[in-house]
Amino acid sequence: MVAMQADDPTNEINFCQACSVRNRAICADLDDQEIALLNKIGRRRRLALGETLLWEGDEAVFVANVVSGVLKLYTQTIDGREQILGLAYPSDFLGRPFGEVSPYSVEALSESIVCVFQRSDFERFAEEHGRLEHKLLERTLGELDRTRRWMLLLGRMNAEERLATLLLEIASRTVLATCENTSWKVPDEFELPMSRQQIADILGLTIETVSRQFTKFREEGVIEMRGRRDVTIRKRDALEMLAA
Amino acid sequence: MVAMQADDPTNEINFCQACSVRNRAICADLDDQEIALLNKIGRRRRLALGETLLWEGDEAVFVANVVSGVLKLYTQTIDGREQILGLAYPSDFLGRPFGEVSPYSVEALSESIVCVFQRSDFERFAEEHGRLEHKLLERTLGELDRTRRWMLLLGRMNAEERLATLLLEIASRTVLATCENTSWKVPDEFELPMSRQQIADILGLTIETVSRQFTKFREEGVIEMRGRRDVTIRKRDALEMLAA
DNA sequence: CTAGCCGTTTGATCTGCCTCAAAGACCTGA
DNA sequence: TCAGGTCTTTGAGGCAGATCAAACGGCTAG
Repeated sequence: MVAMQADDPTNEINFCQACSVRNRAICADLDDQEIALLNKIGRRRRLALGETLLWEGDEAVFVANVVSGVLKLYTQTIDGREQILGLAYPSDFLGRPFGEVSPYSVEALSESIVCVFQRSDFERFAEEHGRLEHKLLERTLGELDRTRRWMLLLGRMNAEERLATLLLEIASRTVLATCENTSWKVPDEFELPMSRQQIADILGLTIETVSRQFTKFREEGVIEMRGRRDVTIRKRDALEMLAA
Repeated sequence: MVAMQADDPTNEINFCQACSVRNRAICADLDDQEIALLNKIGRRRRLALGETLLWEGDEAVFVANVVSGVLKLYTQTIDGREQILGLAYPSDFLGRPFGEVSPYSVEALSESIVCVFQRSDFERFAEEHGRLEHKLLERTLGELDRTRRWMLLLGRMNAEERLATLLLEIASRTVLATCENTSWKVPDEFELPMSRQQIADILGLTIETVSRQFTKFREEGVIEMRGRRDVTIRKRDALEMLAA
C-alpha cells in the first residue's frame, strides 16, 4: 500500500524513522533520541483480516498504534449480541494504558500493521516523557468526543439517519487515514472497510435494515454503488441533512 | 451537606485545602505548594438546580471539577431530541481542555458546587505539572471506558435491560460520591437524582416506556419505591442478570 | 463451466417501543 | 385546605425495525 512497506515491515530495524504515521500518531512530538528509545521497546506486527489483537476481559498486556489497515473495537452481551464501539484507522491508538483488563476486543477488518508495546514498557516511557503522555491525552479526549457523538446516534436517531452519519464519517476518516498532508478534501468515493453485518453492529441495527437503507439511498440517487463495498456519494447535502 | 461547606463555600480563601473531593479529584496527587497555585487560578461556583454551566457549541472557556451535586452532560439533534451523554458526580471533571468548543452542554440536576478554571489557565498549569495531566489522562481513559459500555446499552439492549443497568450504575455511583473512605459497600437504597424524562434521555427511551418498566419492576418485587425518587433494590440478582 | 458457499437483498409478518390521549399523584402557594 | 401546575402513570393504537424465510449474486474450487 505504501512504498516503505514493500518489504516485510515487521523486520525493519529502525521502523519508527520511516513510519508512515510518524507525524500523526502520539509519537509525533518526540525527538529523534526519544524515537530511538521508543523503537527499542516496540515491535511491528502484521494482522490478517479477521485476526484478533485484544480480547475483552483479558489482562491488558499491550497497547498499540495502528500503522495501516482498519480495525474494529467491540464488545458483546452474554448472549452474543455484538456492538462495535469504534473503528481504528492508521495513527489511532489501541489498548488500555493504566488499566488492568482490556475493556473491549480488537479485530482487524482488513490486513493491518500495528506497532505494539508491552503495556508496562509503554507506561514507564509515557511517565518519563510528558510530551507522549500529552499527545495520548489529546487523542483520548478526541476519542471521547467522537464516542459521545455516537451515543446520540444510538440513542436518538432512526435507521436512515444512522446510515447517513456512518457514510459521512467513513468518507472523512478514509481521507485522513490515506493522505499525509493537509491539502485534501473529503472524497465522495470510498470503499467500505466492513461487511453489512458489521455495519449493523456499528449502528445498532440488523443486517436486513441496513441493506434496505442502502437500497433506499441507491433508489433515491443519494449514493451509487459498484459492487458491495464501493460507494460514491452523489447527494452529499441529503446525507448531511439527515446526519445533522 | 458536608460540614466544611456550611458557610458560603464560594467565598473560602483557600478552599482547596479543605475541599471534600481533594483526595479523589484530579488534584489528588499535587503537593501543598501546587495546590496553593491551583487555588489561585480556580474559583468556586454554586449552581442552582437546572442551571447550565456549559453550552454545546460555545467556545470552551472553562473547565471544572465537581465538588458536590450531580450534573448531566447532554447533546441534542437539530429538532430537539435530547441524549444524555453522562452524569458527573463529585470529583468528576467537566469541560474540554485542549479543544476549541464544548462538545456538549452541562446542566445541574441538583444544587451543585463546582470548582471552575479558565481553560487557558488550566492548560498552562497542566503542562507544567505532569502529575495533574497524568491524573486527567487516567480519568479520561476511565470515562471513555464507561461511555463505551453505555454504547452497548444504547445499541443492543431492550428497555428492561437498560433500566436495570441504570439502577445498578446509580447505586454504585451514589456511594462513591458520598463516602470518602473505602470501607463501604454498594447500597440498595438510594435517591434518583433525575426525573423520569431525564432517565428516558439517558436510556434512549421515551418517558412512558421508562414509567412502565418501573411499574413492572415494582410489581415483580425487584425494586420498592417510596415516592417518585426513593428506590430500594430488593432483588439485586435479578437486576444484575438483566444488566449483564 | 458448474456446484456450492457465503454474504446480501427482498418479502412477509410480528412485536417492542413510540405516539397520542387522558387520568392520577405530588407539590407549592395562597 | 384547596387550586392549579407539573410530573408520572396508565391505556389504546400505530409503526419502525426485528424476525423469519427465501431468493439472489458473486466468488472459488473442482
